[in-house]
Amino acid sequence: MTSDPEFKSDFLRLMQTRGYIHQITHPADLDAACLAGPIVAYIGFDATASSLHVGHLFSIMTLRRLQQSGHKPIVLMGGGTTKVGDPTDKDQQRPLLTDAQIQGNIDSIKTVFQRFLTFGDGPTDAVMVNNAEWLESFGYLQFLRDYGVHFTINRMLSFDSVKTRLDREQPMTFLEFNYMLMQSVDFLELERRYGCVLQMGGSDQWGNIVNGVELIRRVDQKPAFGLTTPLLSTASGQKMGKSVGGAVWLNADMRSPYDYWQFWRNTEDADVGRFMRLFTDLSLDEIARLEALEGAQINEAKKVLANAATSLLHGEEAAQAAEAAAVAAFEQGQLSTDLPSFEIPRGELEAGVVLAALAADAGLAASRGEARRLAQGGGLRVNDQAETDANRTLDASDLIDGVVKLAAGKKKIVLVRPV
RNA sequence: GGGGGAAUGUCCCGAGUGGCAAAGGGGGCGGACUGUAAAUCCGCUGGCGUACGCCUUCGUAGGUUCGAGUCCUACUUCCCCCA
Repeated sequence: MTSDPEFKSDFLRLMQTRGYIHQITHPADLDAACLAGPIVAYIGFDATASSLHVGHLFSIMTLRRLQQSGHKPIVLMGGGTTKVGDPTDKDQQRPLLTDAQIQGNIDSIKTVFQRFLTFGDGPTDAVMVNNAEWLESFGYLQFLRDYGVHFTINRMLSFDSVKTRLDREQPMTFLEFNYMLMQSVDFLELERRYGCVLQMGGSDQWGNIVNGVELIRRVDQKPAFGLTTPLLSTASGQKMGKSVGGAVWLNADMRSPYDYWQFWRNTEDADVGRFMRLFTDLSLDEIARLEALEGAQINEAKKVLANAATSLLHGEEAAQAAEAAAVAAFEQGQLSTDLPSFEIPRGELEAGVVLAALAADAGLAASRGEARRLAQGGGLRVNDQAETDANRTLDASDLIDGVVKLAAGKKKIVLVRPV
């Protein structure tokens, strides 16, 4: 929408050249504000799961770019709003989470941000805030009188998040209908507490963000801006975030650095350059050189991408270990101790384990039945030998160098280790 | 307030004469081909069991029937028409 190429501020220039911008509410004014000095901007994250996934990485990187250009990022954890549930992009009401679940999720999510942002008390240091701080203390009447007056139902009904739900003939509760009010109040609250002037988010958040911008301009007569990032999908049109092995979680205990590295390594050719611009700090010159590679050579670029992206999240050491494991497994056909492993009591293995059960337990299949089907289709391998009979039992005689190598397909590999 | 329609495999869309674990897509997973890519082709896609099999599924709750996604009743939500 905004393709204004004449940005003068470092921040918007950086955002534009690396492909982060979809829409901006008042581009020229925002540009001027960024030029005038450090601004404060925020993105909200809901605490519906115990880890963020690759889809959120887009937003996290946006905050990183903000800080890199000398501005102050706020990470807003939706401790309060999660209790309501964002109806955007959902055709059904989400199950309501308990306080304890929400707090647990927040604690777990927190750790990831520290890898991408520098937190502290300095003028451009990042801060993390929980909107439960203010949302929980509102009385119903007070909330309605202070903020309800500034929203018309007519307007609210016209927003996509509401419209799609109605179009799909799905119920939308009053609770969810209030979500956009709460998000607007968040922005206002951050403006008052931290002088925050910009809210960013995915393009699906446009409606919610615009509401907040208007609320601030109306109530406090202060400038406020919104910026959205494009919807992230792969070049072949698929929604990004899922891959071999399910959702790409950012927390290491839910998705190993090895798997994370693999996720980036498996990027489609056409996406390599774009992803490097978005998800790594590689220089634009370097990226231009790498994405120009053709044919099989582009695999080198994919490795650079995987290393850079994994380094950001899990550290350089983990990235190198993942690469080494991958090179050993794929290019040399060797085992590496860095491959994901699954531990099994030694006695159990010596007594004999049914392959289907082991494959399911080790996470290669969702159930024994699935493991059987996988085997029948020729996708299950034991020590690199395709095994069509998932009912056979494995025992100590299957150990090679102390482990059994199980693989589902070419990319999901687990070393079964007796302990 | 009255009348008519709709809800299906817990990822999505969507067929379904009373015998159905339920057509067909999409998506996902696996195989072949390749470069750990894309495109294409093939297979699989509720759980448990080695297996004849057992269990759980068609908005919710009851009922009729040897047997119900399919018929009846009530309820929930949505759409359309009349007031």
